Parts: sequence; structure tokens; C-alpha cells
Amino acid sequence: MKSQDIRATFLKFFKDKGHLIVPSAPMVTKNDPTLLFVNSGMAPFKEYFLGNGTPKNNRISDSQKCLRVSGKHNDLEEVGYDTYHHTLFEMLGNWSFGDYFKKEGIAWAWELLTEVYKIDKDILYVTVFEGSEDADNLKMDTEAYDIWKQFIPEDRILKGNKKDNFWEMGEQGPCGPCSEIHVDIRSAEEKAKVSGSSLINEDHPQVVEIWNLVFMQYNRKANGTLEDLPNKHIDTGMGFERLCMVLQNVQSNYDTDVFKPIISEIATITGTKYGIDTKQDIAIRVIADHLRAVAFSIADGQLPSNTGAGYVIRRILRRAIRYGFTFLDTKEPFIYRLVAILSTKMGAAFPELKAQKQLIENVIKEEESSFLRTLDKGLILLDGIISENKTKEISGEKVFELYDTFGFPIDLTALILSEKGFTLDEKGFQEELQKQKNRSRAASESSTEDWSILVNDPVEEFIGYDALDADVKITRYRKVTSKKDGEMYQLVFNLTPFYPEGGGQVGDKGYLEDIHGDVIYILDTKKENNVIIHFTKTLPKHLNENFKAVVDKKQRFRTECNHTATHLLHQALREVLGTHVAQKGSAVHSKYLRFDFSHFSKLTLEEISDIEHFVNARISGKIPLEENRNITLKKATEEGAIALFGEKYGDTVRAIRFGNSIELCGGTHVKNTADIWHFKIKSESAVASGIRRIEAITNDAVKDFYSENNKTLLEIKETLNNVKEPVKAIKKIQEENADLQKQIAALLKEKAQNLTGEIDNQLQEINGVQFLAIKVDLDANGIKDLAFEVGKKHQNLFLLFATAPAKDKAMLTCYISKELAKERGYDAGKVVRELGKLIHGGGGGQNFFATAGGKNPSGIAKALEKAQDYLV
RNA sequence: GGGGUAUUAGCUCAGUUGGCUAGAGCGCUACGCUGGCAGCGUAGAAGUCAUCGGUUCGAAUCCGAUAUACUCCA
Repeated sequence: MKSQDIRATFLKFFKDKGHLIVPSAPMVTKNDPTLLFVNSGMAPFKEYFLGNGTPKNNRISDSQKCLRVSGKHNDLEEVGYDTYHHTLFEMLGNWSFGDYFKKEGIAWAWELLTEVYKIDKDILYVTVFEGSEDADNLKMDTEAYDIWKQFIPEDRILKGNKKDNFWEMGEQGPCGPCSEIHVDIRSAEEKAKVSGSSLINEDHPQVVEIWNLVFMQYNRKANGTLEDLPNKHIDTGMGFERLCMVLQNVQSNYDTDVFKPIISEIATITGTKYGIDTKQDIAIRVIADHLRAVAFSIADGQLPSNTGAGYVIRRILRRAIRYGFTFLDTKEPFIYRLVAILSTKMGAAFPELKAQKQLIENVIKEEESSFLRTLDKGLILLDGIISENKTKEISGEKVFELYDTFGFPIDLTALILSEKGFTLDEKGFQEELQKQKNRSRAASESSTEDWSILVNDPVEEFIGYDALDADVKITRYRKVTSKKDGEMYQLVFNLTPFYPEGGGQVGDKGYLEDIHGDVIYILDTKKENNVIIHFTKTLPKHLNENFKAVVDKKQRFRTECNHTATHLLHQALREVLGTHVAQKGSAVHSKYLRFDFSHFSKLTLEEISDIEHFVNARISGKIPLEENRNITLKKATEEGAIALFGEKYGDTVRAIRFGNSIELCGGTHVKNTADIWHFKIKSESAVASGIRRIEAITNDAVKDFYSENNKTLLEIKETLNNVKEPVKAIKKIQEENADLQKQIAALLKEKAQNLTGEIDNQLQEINGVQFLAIKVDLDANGIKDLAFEVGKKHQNLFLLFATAPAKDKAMLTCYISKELAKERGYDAGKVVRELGKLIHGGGGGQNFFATAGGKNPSGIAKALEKAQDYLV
């Protein structure tokens, strides 16, 4: 059975059981601060389990793309070594939200595996939760055990501990016991030698878990205790790649048709063969796996970067490059060339791969080149370290510096060192790494308390599209403590006019006022698992009373100007540059807006000005806002709205229209484009290969910008005695200035030559040395020039110059011919240090040239007098 | 979010306890030599040493802040 059919069969099976089939949610999470990526099939449905929303159907099924880079088995550094763990994988899942529970969950899983997929019953094992004797004191899941008994002999029902058979979403939240289904695909001979049941959960590559059925029945509170959930849920997840391995009768996920085409392409490009050399095989698996993770992520709009989710993607890609570099001898970018085969093979199930093939290739290629440069640089640094090192062991500190500051991977360092007969202090390195981790952890430490419920009102209504203030009640609140912000409170209302950060638009600020006139400021508004949360520094005194919630109108209005301008900018870009332009991110603040988009080259000044004109034409066109809060996604796209990759949309969406600009958008906008007043692009730059960024301002910010510019211009004009053409005048001044500088240089040279002559005449020979100590009227540079000018003519000079540039400033300069200083052991530095005391100062320099400064010009005479003492 | 490193000529970079009159290679300009492929020689132009502030007689160098880039950790 082909992988595509395996996926389709799964979905059809659950569709027939009354499930709604939904497409995979984007892999990058936007609505959950505790998670960077979707790491399991249930993550996109978290808000339903938390009771913050109602699903469209109480039975849902899908195939979800997931990314895991850490966890029980999925340490990034281990992927590729075995044949059944991945960074990116598909999770087939079926869910019951308060509907069916263990009985159907188990029966259907069994039916699908054994009757539809026709997996031999004898190679299946299941596990159930055995209970725990710790603080939770949970009983064994006999309910699940009794159901399984009907399908499978009891000797293949194993009891598992809390680690394996009790599933938790995080430190808090819904959780419950689970039942895993394992498969043993070893040969009959091996089975005869070692029993399958003894290999369950023992990391055997052919005895693996394929499906986990989670029975959510508890809620874990912040204090660690469990309470029963009012509604019980089913959450299951089956590893798609492993299922393919079983159904295609192969021994490794990498031998399925999911990976095979990619692997053979890698072999072709690198001129290697899969299945011959263990190390090369690992490298090939690493690259095949990581390619998928990186390509899917870029398609979902998450580009490699140096923070957050983007950094995870960069790390994954760099790991692939490293393995290619070390084991497949690839010194040029090549991973980008694999995107073509990936998009051909998976483009049908995941159209975003096909649509964005070009961008994915560009971004990967650019990352590859830049990392290869990093490696080159690191190799040079490492050479330097080796040649300077006195022993055969390189310290952990140095290796860590190479890794931490310059990004040179530790495994490459170790390899190169061992090739050259050096070792490295592994322990020291690990210590440095641990220190770094502790620093980061300490800085981001925070604790979150349980919600205190004041009013039971689970649905918080957003009224901010129509109102900027409202009478509200606080329904619940909690305290959050972090190192950075200290103690903060998060408040939830029964309804709110506050717009939460989202769609690039910043959250509203404002205040809460109670009937006694007490005011609490709302510093930010965010959305978390579908709940709008208001951040305050203090807790209101009278929590149970009514409050007036008021949004900061000025900030909101400025933000709306920028948001609407963003839409017009998007339209302008597609109009001026072409329809290949796609939004890759935007930030809408009150003070400015930022818009990232795909485009292959730097914008010309004409293009920028065309874009500005386009937007400003629509502003002066006074186009009214047409808002449709409840239009089907299908109808909206038919009308010309563009859905973004990596965004999660419901069946009905909100469409925002200004003339021909139509966007699916949850943000707030001005009522008429005329409100924006004016649009001005402030900068255009690159953020990655194939991605450009525009920063722009509107309304008040533009007024400030022009008035600031105008002020500067007026000042310039005034300085130039109000000339009519300041540019011309400045150019003229510049020319004159250059001319004058040349003249001054010539004059100074002449002056120095004259002085040189004078000094020549005044030199006295003392003890075989041409000596002079004299006060001159030059600045520090002039004296320097003079000294070296005279120095060119004589071989045995000892000069001391003094000058008093100001009433309370004095300076001494000592010049001694190099050879003389060397032969006789004279030290100009010592001379000025000692004589410097006479002018109440100090100084130093080299043995042949030194300067000193001080505050007492009246000491100069004495210093000049004492100079010849050094010659004796 | 927290660290580290870097920012010097158009480009790539050197500049070792604060004082070598801020340098090299490539590129550029001029002149000369030269029968091609990165030919050679001589001369020259080009720097607010990222920005702002501090310490010091003196800062490219030390300290602080800001900006940008790279990098590691979360």
C-alpha cells in the first residue's frame, strides 16, 4: 500500500465513524506561549481540551505535521542514528471532545489496524497504565484492560508505569492514562530467541510503538494535584511513517516510499550509496529527515533565524549540512537541490510545498552558503588555536568559545583535533555549556499560578471592533511572576473592547476604572489558547465590582492607520512588482509598520516611489472600509482575498476590503483610508534570500518626520545665511574646504620645513648627541610631524619639545633616534614620565617617541632645563 | 528572553599589558614597460577606526549605553 493510500484510508475510516476531517494545522504555533511548534496531533485542539472554545464537531480526525527536537527519545542530536525517530513526522489522529470514550476508542483502533490495514494480530502488543503509588496515588486503568481483553490475549497486554502510560500536556492542564499499541516486525527466528513482550519500550528498531490512545479524564492544577474533568476526551496519535513501515513490510521508516526517493536523490547528488557504510547511512538519514523539517517549516512561513522557532529550524538545517560536510564530503550547497523531489512526492498532500518551492530552495541555499562560510572561518580560528597551544590538549574554554561565539560545531572540532593528534577537554567544554544553560534558564524563569475564578463565564466576547470602552466584570485572574517583569496579573473579562496581539497587530493598552474612581492600567493584551488576557501590574482592589474598561484611543487609532496601510502596501507590491509577492510576516505597531514579503531583488528608487504613490493615491481616494465578519473562506477567496500559508483559518472568516484590496484579517482598521493622511516608506532591506522588508510610517509619524526634516533644513539654511539653494551652497563649501585643506597641508609642510631648518641650527652636540630642548608653538600633531621630520635628517637626535596649548594645559614630547635609544638605553617614555611631574601630569610612549600632558605650564622651563641631564 | 563576539580604506582583513606619525592584499586612478591567459613596475587617491558618553596627559585599543551583524542557550 502506498503511503498516500495509507493516509487516505485512515481518514476515510474515521470519517465513516462520524468524524469531521480537517486539514493539518500550520506547524508553527502562534497562539500558545508554551510551545514553539506543534509537537503532537492534539496541540492544535488544546483550547478545546482547556474548555476555551467549542469544536465544530465533537469527533475530529486529521493527519497533523508535527515537529519534535527534544523529548523522551527525540533529542535532535540522536535523529538519524536509529531508523524510527524523526524531527518532522505526520501524526494520524482521532479525537472525541466529551463524546465517545475508551470503549469506542479502543475498538476502532483495533478494527482499523487488524481489519482494514490487515495487520497480523499476532505481532501486536498493547500497554495499559498500571497505577502509581506516588503523590497522585492513581489506580490501575482496569477499564482499558477489560476492554482490551476482548480483542487480544492477556499475555500481550502489558502494564506500563507513569512514565510510559500516563500522558500530560505540560505541567498543568488536562491529562490521563494512555494505552499504547506496539508492533513487533522482527523475523520469526529472532522472535523465537527473544520474546516480543520483553522488548516493548526498550528502543528496539523493530519493536516500536505505533499508536497512542490517551484517555483524558483529569486536570492537573498548579499546586500539582489532580481533579476529575467534567468531560472526558479521547486523544490519539499514530506515527504515520512507522505505520508505513509496517504496512510496506520494510524494517526501517527510511525504506518506505516516504523517504526512499529522497534518499536515492541524496545518493545521486553526493555520489554515494545508501546501505554500504554505517556513518554515511546515518548522514543520509539525517539529511533526508532534516530536509523535510526545514522545507515544511519554511512553507509554513517560519524561516531560519537566530531566535525562537527560527533558531530551531536553523539548527536542524545546520546539522544536516554538518553531516554532509563530514561524512559525504559536500563542500558546496546541495540540500536545496533536494527540494524538487520532496515537493514532487509530497506536494499533493501538502500543496504549500509545491506553491513555495522556489522560496524554500532560495532560503535553504542561502543558509547553506552562510554556514559553509562559518565553517571556513572556524577552521582558520581552530588552526590558530592549535598553533598557539603549548600542550596536546585544547582547553574546554577555548573549544567552547569557538562553538558559542563563532558557531563552529563541537563534533567537527573534535574530529579535526584528533586528525592532528590533539585532544580536547570534553569535561571543561560541558561545564561551560552548562553554565550558559543555567544563565539562560535563570533569566527566563517564571511561575504561573492557577486561575482564580470569580464568575463562571467561560466565553469572553470581543467587542473591540465596534467599541473602545465597555462596562465589564472580571471573570478570572492569576498572578504570573517572571524575572524580567516581576509580578504581573492577568485578567479575563466577561467581554472586552481590548484587541489582543495577533495578525501582526500589537495588543491594546488602556485602563480599568472602578466606581470609586480607582484606575488600573492595562499594559498589554494577548490571546492565549483562545482567551483574551489583559496584563496589569497590580490587582484591582474591588475585584467583584463592575469596571469601565477603556482602550487607549490614540494608540489604537495610530495602529489602525498602520494596519490599513499595510493592506494597501500589500496590494501596491503585487501591483507594482508582480503577483509573486506574498506576505511573509508583518508587524503593526502604533509608531510604524513592518512588512516582509517574497521578492527576488532589491527595490529600485522608482519602484519604492511608485509603491508610495500607489498607496497615497488610495488614501486620497477616501475609500471606505467594507467589513464582512462572517463570510465563508470559499466565498472570500473567490472575491479575491488571499489566504496566507502558515495561518489557521476557520470555515468562516472576516474579510476586510478597501476598494480592490481584500484580505482575511482579524485586526482593526480605520473607517476610511483618508484617516491615514499620508504613507511614507522609511526603509527597504533584505531579511533573507528572496525575502525583502519594508518599514513605513503613516499619519502623525509622517507629520513628525516631515516637520523634523523641515526643521533641519531650516537650520541648514539659516546657518548658510538663508541662501536659496542650500544644496548648491554646501557643494561649493565642500569644494572650497577640500581646496583649503590642501593649501593648509602645503603651508604646514612649509612651516615645518622652516622650523626644521631653525631647529637644525639650534642643535647642540652634547656627549656625541645632537640635543635640543625647546618650547614651540604647535599643536600635538604639528610637534609629532616636526619631530619625525627632523628625525629623518639626523641619526643621533635627542629632542624635547614643550608646548602650552591652553592656560592650564602643558605638553611635552620627547624624540630620540631609534638607534641611539637602543645603543645607549635611552627611554623617551621614562624622560616624559619623570619630566611630566614638573607640569603636574604624566605620560609615556615607546623608547624613541613619547608624549606627556599636564596642567601646569609654568613647569615647562624647568623641564626643558632638566632634559640634558639624561645625556650624562 | 539571556549570554558571547564583531564593527578599521570600495572589498577581505592586520593592528599583542593604552603611546609603533593607522597598515597589508585585492580593487581604483595616473604614468611607464609589456605580444594575449588575473602580465610587470612606479607613483597616487581613498579612513569622523559604527554612534554617543566616560576614564586618562593621551583611546582604534579600557569602561558604559545605543545600533547593526554573527553566534550559542532558553
